[in-house]
Order: sequence, then structure tokens, then C-alpha cells
Amino acid sequence: MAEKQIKILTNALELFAEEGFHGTSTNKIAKAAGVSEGLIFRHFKNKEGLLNAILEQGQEMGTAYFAPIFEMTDPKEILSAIISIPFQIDQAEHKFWRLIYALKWQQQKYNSISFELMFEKSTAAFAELGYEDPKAEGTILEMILDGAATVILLKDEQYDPAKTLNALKIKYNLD
Amino acid sequence: MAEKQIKILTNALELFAEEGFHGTSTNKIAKAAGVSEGLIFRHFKNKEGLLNAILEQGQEMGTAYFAPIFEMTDPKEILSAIISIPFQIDQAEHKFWRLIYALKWQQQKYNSISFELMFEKSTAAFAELGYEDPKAEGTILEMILDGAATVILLKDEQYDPAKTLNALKIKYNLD
DNA sequence: CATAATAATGAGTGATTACTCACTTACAAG
DNA sequence: CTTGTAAGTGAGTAATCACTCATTATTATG
Repeated sequence: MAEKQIKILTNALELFAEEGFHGTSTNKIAKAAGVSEGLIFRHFKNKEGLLNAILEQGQEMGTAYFAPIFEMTDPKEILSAIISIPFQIDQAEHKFWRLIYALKWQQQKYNSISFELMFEKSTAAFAELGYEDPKAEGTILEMILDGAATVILLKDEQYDPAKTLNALKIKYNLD
Repeated sequence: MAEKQIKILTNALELFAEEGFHGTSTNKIAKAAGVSEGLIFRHFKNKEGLLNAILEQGQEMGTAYFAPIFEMTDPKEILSAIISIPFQIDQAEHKFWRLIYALKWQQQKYNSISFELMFEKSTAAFAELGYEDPKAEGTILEMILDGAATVILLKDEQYDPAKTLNALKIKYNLD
């Protein structure tokens, strides 16, 4: 991939994540990337193509998170791994996840990245551990993870991630 | 308030919630409301003024949710009431809350509606009930509520609200 | 009915939008 | 050196954007 192509992707990700897809003009992206506006359309066909390229690039990252969990068999290990996911988001991935979470409020089309298989896995783990209503537990876990990601992505400074994760693990007897 | 003014507010809320602030043109709002485009600017000065009017109108609704909780003194009653909040969102309020939650990903400016006092209240309640790390518990509760609202607002059909709320109350010994 | 104030219109504004295209540059292979 | 291919430019385009304004319709009050 050409150097300037990467610059476009990087700057577009940052701007889309911070100011939204519709709130970011291709002109602004080109200027931020130090590139002619025409180049965006040469490489990505149109603005939506640029967004899709960003999403595809990030998809690999997403599966890297999930893949090891599907190999696991011990229910406690599974739940512990799932709960830890949002607390592992680091600086490099921050912008991408923020884009993902912002997008799902706007276009159902981008509600794609599938956490669903993971929640089926968690429901099975809850069942194996003898929880009374494993499906409801799965839903609650989904809520917690979604909420945790939101707090982490939007107000990083105002809480103590280690303590929070620890309290969560205690709540599920995973410590 | 004039009839057409209400039509503008209603339709703008719906469009902003579904397609985002920047994704919705004033022309589209005017057509949806069956009104001339100029009228929007006569009543609300500019597009941002229209958004603010929608937010102000909804703010009262928000305080209606929270006000009774601040009167409560029994910690279990407090936590039970806080946990129930997102499960009480009905059809009429759905669009408004969806707008609120979508907005906070786009403009930090609109991260305003203050849940903070409520989480201080919950932290105090956890402390009174003898929880080991009340602050971490407060953060977790914040995450759960945020995640619950997200699930309720975005994928209403795919879960059983009564069962989920019940499982949550059991988790906190509030049933 | 007269008058004033407000509600509402719709054509028009410059700026910005996503996108095109003719053109130039860089570079690798024969 | 030539030639083909991909990378990159930047001026240009029609459409759309938020917003204005002169004008007309409606309503309330004395």
C-alpha cells in the first residue's frame, strides 16, 4: 500500500471518529493527510468506500481479540477473557473502536461486527456454571461490556480501570 | 407554541435520532414537517438552535426520571430505582433518548445531561450496604445502565426486558 | 373594521459538498 | 531509451448546504 494511501486512511479514521462521517468533508481529510482531494477518490472510489476500507482494516484487529476466546473450554476462563476485552483497548486501537461505536448509532448497516457468537459462548459458559437464567446473564454481560467500552472510550480519565475490572471479576467469582 | 413549530421539533427529533445531526438537512426537516424551510430559521434561528430546543424540551423528561430518586433514603430502594431507569423508556421517549446517546459520540458539548449526581447517590448507597469498593461498584452500575440503554435503544426485539431486569435485581440482592 | 404583530412562505444567496477528468509525475520491465 | 502502468494533482462541476429576506397570510386586540 502506498504511503499516501495510509496517510489518508489514518487521518480519515481520526476525523470520522471525532467528528462523525457526515461531519467530516473529503476536503478536510485531504488537507489533514497532506494529499490532493482527487487521490481519495482514485484509491477508494467514493467517501463510503473510504469508510469501508477503514472498517475492513480494523476487522482483523477485532477478530484478533475474539479468536482465542473461541478456542477456550473452561467456562470461568471464557468469562474472564470476555469481561477483560474492553479493558484491553490501547491507544492505537482507541480511535477505531470509537468510530465503530459511534457508527452503530447512525447506520444499522454498520452494526455488523458480530459480537453475537461471543455472547452465545458466554451464555453457554453461564449455563455450565449453573446460573439460573443463563440467557439473561448473557444479556447483562453484553450490557456491561457495551457500557464498559463506552466509559473507556468517552471518559477515560474519570475512573480506575484496574479496580473496576477487579470488582467485575469478583462479582462473577472469576478472581 | 404554534402547531407548525411542534411539527418541526417532532420531525427534526426523529431525523436527528435516526440519521444524525450532520446527516439531516434543514430542507429534509422542512419537507418532513410539511413546512417551508425558512420557518425553521424564523423559530429557532439556526440548525443548532433547533437541536438545542429539542434538547431543552427533553431535559424536563430527564429530570422527571431522576428527581424522585434524590428524595429516597433507603439504599436498596435507591439502587432498585436507578437500575430500573433504562427499562422504563417507552415509545414516546425512545427517539429522544436515542438522540441523546447518539450525540455524545459526536460532540462532547452534548455530553451534558448529568447522570453524575445519580452515580454519587449510588456510590453512597453501595457504601451504606457494606460493599467493599463502593466507587468501583458505582462505575460498574454506570456501565450497566449505559449498556442497558444501548441494548434497549438499538436492539429492542432481541431480548426479554422483564427477565433481564429481574436477573439484575437478583444480582444486587434487590428482589 | 382597522391596525399591529406575529406566522409563514419561497425564491434566492454564497459557501461547501462529493466527485470527475484531463493532465503530469514516478517508476519498473523489456 | 522506450513504453506501459500506477500514483498523484488541481482546476472544475453540478448539487446541496445552511441561511436570508422581501413579501404575504393569519391572528389577536381595540
